[in-house]
Amino acid sequence: MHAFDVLGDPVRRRLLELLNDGERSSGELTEVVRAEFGISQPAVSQHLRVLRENGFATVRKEGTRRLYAVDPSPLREVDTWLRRFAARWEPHLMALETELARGRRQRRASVEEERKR
Amino acid sequence: MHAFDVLGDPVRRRLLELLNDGERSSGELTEVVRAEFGISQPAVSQHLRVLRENGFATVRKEGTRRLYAVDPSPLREVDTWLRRFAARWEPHLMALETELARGRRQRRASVEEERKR
DNA sequence: GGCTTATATAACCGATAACTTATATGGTGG
DNA sequence: CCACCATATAAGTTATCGGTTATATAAGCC
Repeated sequence: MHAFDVLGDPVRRRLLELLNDGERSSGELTEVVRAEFGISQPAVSQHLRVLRENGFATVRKEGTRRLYAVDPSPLREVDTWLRRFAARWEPHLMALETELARGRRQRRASVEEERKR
Repeated sequence: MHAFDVLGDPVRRRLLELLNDGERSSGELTEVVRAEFGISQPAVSQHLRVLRENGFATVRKEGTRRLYAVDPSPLREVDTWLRRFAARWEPHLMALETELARGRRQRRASVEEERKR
């Protein structure tokens, strides 16, 4: 399943949003999502499985609970794909990059200056 | 249909990549995608329709051809959603912003300096 | 050990997405 | 006007996804 398919589902997007604030137990996540989407516990569990199996989330056992956390790797991939188009809504991005380069150059120069003394 | 659903399909993603290099006719797009995915002309046409109807592409008639182009708005939305997570794979982004601010400050200072002389 | 609680899995089902083939639309050139 | 392109739409089929209920697993507690 491709990353974009995983993100296609609103429940899964919501789960990721929740996890973005930090680790949550399956139970807590289920609670919230059940209230918002009116779906069953197994339904949520299955969505969590999809997130796990596609690398969007990691799990950690703590007693009887399972604590989920975001794994950003696939999101990064999606972002990488998207960036091809970024110039279309952020035409100043190129300017920003040259700006950054300039900053680095200047800093390097200062450090060099410091060393010489 | 949500933006992420639209991007869930590999053919549609490919079409957007092609359009990212500039306007293309339906025929040109069909040609490429047919070769790469082995699907029929109507299949491609239907994908183009999805892109149109969800605001990812605009069309312009030119004679008997239809020229497609990227409309970035929905891609921007997707990017906006993604950015919530960006700190997880670009922990330097915050640093980058302060960097930028510093750059601006310095440039302003230089201009000021110049003015004084 | 047996009961309870947290979570996952299994099995099934209905909706829908993404093809296919066949056909319509509509501009162009003889 | 007619035949021919380029493109879109229609209708039908199939696979898959996301839900349900029922059940398994496994830790914690008395």
